[in-house]
Amino acid sequence: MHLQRRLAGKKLQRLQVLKAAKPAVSPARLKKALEGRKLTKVYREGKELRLAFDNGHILGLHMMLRGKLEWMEGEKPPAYGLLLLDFEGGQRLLLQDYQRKARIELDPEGSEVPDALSKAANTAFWKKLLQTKATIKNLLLDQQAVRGIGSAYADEILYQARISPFSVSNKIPPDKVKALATAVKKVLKNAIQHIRKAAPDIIGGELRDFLVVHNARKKKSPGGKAIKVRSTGGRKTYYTQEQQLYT
DNA sequence: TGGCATGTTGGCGA
DNA sequence: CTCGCCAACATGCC
Repeated sequence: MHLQRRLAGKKLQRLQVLKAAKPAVSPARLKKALEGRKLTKVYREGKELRLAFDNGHILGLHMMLRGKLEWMEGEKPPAYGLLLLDFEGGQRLLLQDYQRKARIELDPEGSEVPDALSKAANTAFWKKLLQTKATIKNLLLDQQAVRGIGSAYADEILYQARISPFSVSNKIPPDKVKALATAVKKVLKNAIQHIRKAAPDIIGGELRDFLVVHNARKKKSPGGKAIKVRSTGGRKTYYTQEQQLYT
């Protein structure tokens, strides 16, 4: 990861909680725990970005819907700046979010819920997880069930596995559950690979042009079928008739 | 122009 | 109890 390459081994010289932040942790506690410490590792946990420091403390950042990281330029932080981290070498990492919803945590609790790309999320795990009446897309989005999958990737995964997003989880046959388990890894790994190649320096913002069904501009799936859209739970679901509905 | 967007939470109703 | 749906957040993008 790019942040890891740029920042690992560097000392955090200054931490500023900015005006727009609604901190769950007091700025004083954050400063005390992290200022002057060396950043050892940057990694992802579910939908959180984690920065680990050499004294064992971990800074957890959740971007929510619109949070964004960028390299700070100029002197004055923007109106929606939440957190500014000054590293040795002059690199200034800025977290901003106009919705002010991005979360800043100190030493986030470990979770028993497996990340979608973890070893624990194997076919047996998915078979057990799908023993519920919840519709499959809602289940994929449930961070208490499995971590790291959002609306767009849920649509991509279900297309890849040829399962309708409106299928009842416990009606999906075993061979299809296996296909789902495979699709989860494939879609997420492909996305990481694609983004790495297309935008190796990206630290914020998003890249979605490669999504094959969850894309308002696309009319047809790779199989040439019309992409249908349905609003559900305040969000849009993109799917095609190539996906089998189990009810 | 305006519809739409990698998310979470809590409350309500079926 | 389980599940689905809704609003709130209020800017940037094509």
